Amino acid sequence: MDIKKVLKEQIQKALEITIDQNDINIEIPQIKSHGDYSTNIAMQLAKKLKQSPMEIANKIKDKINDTNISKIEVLPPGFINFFLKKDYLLDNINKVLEQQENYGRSNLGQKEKINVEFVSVNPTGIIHLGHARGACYGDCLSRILEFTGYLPTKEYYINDAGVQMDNMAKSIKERYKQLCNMPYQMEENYYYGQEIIDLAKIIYNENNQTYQEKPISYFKQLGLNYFLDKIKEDLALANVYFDVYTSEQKIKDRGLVEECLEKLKNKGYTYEKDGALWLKTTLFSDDKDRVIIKNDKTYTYFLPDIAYHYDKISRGYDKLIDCLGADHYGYINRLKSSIAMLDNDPDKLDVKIIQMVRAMKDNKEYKISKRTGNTITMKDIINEVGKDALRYFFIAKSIDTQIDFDIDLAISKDNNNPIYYIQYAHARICSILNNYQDFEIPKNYKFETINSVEAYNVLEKIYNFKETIETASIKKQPHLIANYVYDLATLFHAFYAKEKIITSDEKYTKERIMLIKSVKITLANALKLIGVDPIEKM
RNA sequence: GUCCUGGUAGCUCAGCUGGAUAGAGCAACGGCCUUCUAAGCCGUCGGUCGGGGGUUCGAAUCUCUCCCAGGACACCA
Repeated sequence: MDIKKVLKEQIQKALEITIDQNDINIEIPQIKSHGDYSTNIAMQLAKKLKQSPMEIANKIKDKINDTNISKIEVLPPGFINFFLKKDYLLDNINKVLEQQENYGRSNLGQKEKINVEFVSVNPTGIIHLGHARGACYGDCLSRILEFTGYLPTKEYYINDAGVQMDNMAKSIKERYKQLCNMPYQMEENYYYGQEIIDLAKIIYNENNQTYQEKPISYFKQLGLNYFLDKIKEDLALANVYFDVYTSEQKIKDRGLVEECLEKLKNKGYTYEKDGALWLKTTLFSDDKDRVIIKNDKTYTYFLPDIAYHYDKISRGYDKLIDCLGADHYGYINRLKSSIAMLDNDPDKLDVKIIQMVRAMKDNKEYKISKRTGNTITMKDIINEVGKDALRYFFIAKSIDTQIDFDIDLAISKDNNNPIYYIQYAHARICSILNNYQDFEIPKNYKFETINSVEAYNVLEKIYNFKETIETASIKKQPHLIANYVYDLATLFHAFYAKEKIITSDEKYTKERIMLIKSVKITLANALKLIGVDPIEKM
C-alpha cells in the first residue's frame, strides 16, 4: 500500500474542483507533532477558489474518511496534517523480511537503457585521488539506476590515440635509455611520475639492453597495456568495475571519425578559416565555433569525441550520462551541439560535473599532477583507510561542492568518518542476532508489542527507503543515500539504547528480532548502493 | 569581461521543484556501562542561512544586484 497515493486520492475526491493528483503535494513534516504527512493544497487553491485557506482545509478535512487515518488536523495558515494508524509500518516489516535484498527495488526506470561513462582516465599513469571522486560517483549512480529499474551500462573511454600517449611512450623510452646508461633527454611536456620510471625498470629487467632499437609505437603499446591494467587493478580496490571499455583508436580504425566528418560537412555545418576546419556549434548551444581539424591537418580532441558520442547513441542507449570534472565544464555545449548536428536529441546527453578535489597538506594545497609526478594515488589512500571510508567520504557530499581532502587527517584513520558509525549499527544487529536462536520467520505476522517512539522512528525510516532511492535516482544524487544510511543508523542506535531486544518474553523478543532484521536488510541494501560492505563485527 | 559551482553554527556539510520553531557530525561542556558491542545513548552551548532590493499569505529555497572563493573561456587533451 502506498500511503501517499491513498491520501492524494482522498484529497482529490474531497475537492469541489477537479485537479491532477500530481499537483497535490504531500510531504513528511519536519516536526513530528505535525503528523505523519502534510499537505499545503488548501493554501495553493485559496486564490483559485476565492476562499480562505483555513476554510478550504476544514472542508477537505470533513470529507476525508479513510481507515488508515487516525486523525486529521488543520493548522493555520492552512496546513492539513494527517496522523496515520501505525499498522502499515508494522506490516512493512513483513514486506522487508520477505523481499530481502530486493526490498526497495523499483521499476521507475522502465528498463530504459542508460550509458554511464565515468573515470576515463588517460592510460598514461595511474589513478590518483582526484579521479577517485568521479569513480565513486559514477559507480554509485549506476548501482542506483539499476536498483530503480534502469538498465545502466558502465563505460570507460580509453583515450589511447592522442598526443598524450606519444608523450608517455617517449617518456618511457627515455627512462629506459637512462637505465641502459645511454644519453637521454626528458622534455618539458613528458611524464615525470614514478610509475613511468617503474615501468622502464620492468622493461629493463626483462629485456636488458635489447629494446634500444624498438620504435616509439612499441613503447606506446607497452605503456598502454601496463597502465590500463594498473588502472583496472586500482579501480577494483575501490570496488569499481566497468561493463564496456571503448578505445578511441578503435573508433578511429572503424572509420567513424571520417563518417561523422562527412556527415557534418554534407549538412553544411563546417567551414574553413585560417587553414583550419571549423564546426558551426554556435548554431546550437555553443558560444563560439570550434576547430575540428587544425591547420596542420590533424584532428583536435573534439572530433573523435563527436564520433565517440555518435557511436554511443548508435549502440541504442536512451540516455547518455558523462561524468566529467569541473575543468571540463566548457565542453558540454559543444558536445550537445554536435549531437544535435548528427540528428539526435541533445537532451539525450546529461553531463554531470563533479567539482574538484583539492588535496591539502599542512593547510596548503598539494597540487596533484600526473605529468609532474606530484601524485597521491587512490591506492595509497585505500591502503590507509580502506575502500569503505574512501567511498563514503566521497559519496556523502554532493558533487556540486568542492572537497578539501586533508591528507594527514585521512591517513590518521580518524573516527570522524561516519562510515564507522554506520557499520557499527550493522555490526551491533549482527551481534544481537548471534545471541538468539534463529527461528523461522512467520508470514504476514501481526505485531502486537512494538510501541515505542524510537521503534516507530526506525520503522518510518525503513518505510521511506524506496522513496529516498527513487529521489536519488531521479536527481542523480547518491549522497541522498549516504544521508539516509546515516539517519537510519542514528535511529537504530537510539532504539537500541532505549529497548532491550532479547528478554525472557518470547513474543516480545521475536517481534524485536524481526524488527532489527528488517533494519539490517535495509541498511545492507542501502550500503550496497553506495558500494560499502556491511560488516558483521567491529 | 562572459559562463558554471559554492558561500548555512568555531570547523566539515545536509536542507534548495517555496512551507510551520533552519538540521547533523566534529569541537566545547554535563550526564549514562554488574544487563544484547560505550566505535554508543541522552542533554547543554552555538545561526541577522555572504550583503542588499523584489515576488509571495509565507523565502535558506524563486528573482535582480553586489561581494568573496574555486573552476572554465586554445588550431591542449
